Amino acid sequence: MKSPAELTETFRANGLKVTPQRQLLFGLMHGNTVHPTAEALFAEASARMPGISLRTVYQTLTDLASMGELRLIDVGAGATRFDPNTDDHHHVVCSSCGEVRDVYVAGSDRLKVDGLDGFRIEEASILFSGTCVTCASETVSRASARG
Amino acid sequence: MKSPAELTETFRANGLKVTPQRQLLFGLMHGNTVHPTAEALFAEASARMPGISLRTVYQTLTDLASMGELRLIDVGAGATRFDPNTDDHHHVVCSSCGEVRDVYVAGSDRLKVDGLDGFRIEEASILFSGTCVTCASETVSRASARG
DNA sequence: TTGTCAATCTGCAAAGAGTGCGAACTAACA
DNA sequence: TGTTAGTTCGCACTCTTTGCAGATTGACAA
Ligand SMILES: [Mn+2]
Ligand SMILES: [Mn+2]
Ligand SMILES: [Zn+2]
Ligand SMILES: [Zn+2]
Repeated sequence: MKSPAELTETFRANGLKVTPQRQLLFGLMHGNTVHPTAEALFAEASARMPGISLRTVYQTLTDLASMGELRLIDVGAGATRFDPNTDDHHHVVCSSCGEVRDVYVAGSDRLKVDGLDGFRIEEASILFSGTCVTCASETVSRASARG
Repeated sequence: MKSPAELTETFRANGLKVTPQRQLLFGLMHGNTVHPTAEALFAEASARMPGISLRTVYQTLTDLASMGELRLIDVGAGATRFDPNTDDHHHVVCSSCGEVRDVYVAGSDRLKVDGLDGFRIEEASILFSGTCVTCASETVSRASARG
């Protein structure tokens, strides 16, 4: 995702207004690596700008996504995640706490794939799922506590 | 997924009853390759057994899933798909019509993956998306019709 | 065959995640 | 400072899935 300053230019150049709500969200998403949900972002935004609406958060997020500044990530659990990292990358999700992290994969061009005949493929995404280090250690300590 | 006859045994062995509704769903899912949604299955089931409830379809499907007889597939578009194919495989979804097909991938063990440190990985799923042959040709014919 | 009882079925309410809409508001530019 | 197209916000509503509870019925034993 571009910087808030660059986005300001881009928005104006496209006939879109740069409102305080949008500026706030530009700032909250820029460099954000946690892959937040709209609700999570709404909570952060509300702390800084009481009264901002969830509707506006969704609006701005989907606007940014349709401009290619944001990727929508579906980790198959509840809400969509928003990702300002537009590099070619994949994700791993903790099935316990929902944490999402970036995963970079090389060599996917050498995979032997069977079943795509007839399809014009536009995208391939790999989703790893498992247990993050925090959740793993919590499980361990609970087990010890029980004896 | 096991055959309807085998499932009948398994269910009884686990203290679960074998009702007409369940038998019908066993039959509808066995060997089913279309990755139907609960609603789609409900429609098929209703044709053969008027009065069956959507609630029961969901119930039976999630029961089968928790027994490992069915896989739940999330193609990131609306409803969950149910898959009786428990082989190690992946999927491709048509972004136009929603069709889902099986994809077999070999060589994934040789991928160079960066970013999984600290995670205990339990699963990795690859989702391809693109346009199926039917939707591609429809686009072509519409384009020709327009000149 | 009949009785018993836990498991099941169904309908309906409700939750979670978004989206459509329109009245009130405001950034951008003249 | 005025004009106006673009925004914001609240609310109703859709869609998918789950919770609940009363009515029903398989499964097993007598
Ligand atoms: Mn990412
Ligand atoms: Mn499949
Ligand atoms: Zn975790
Ligand atoms: Zn298609």
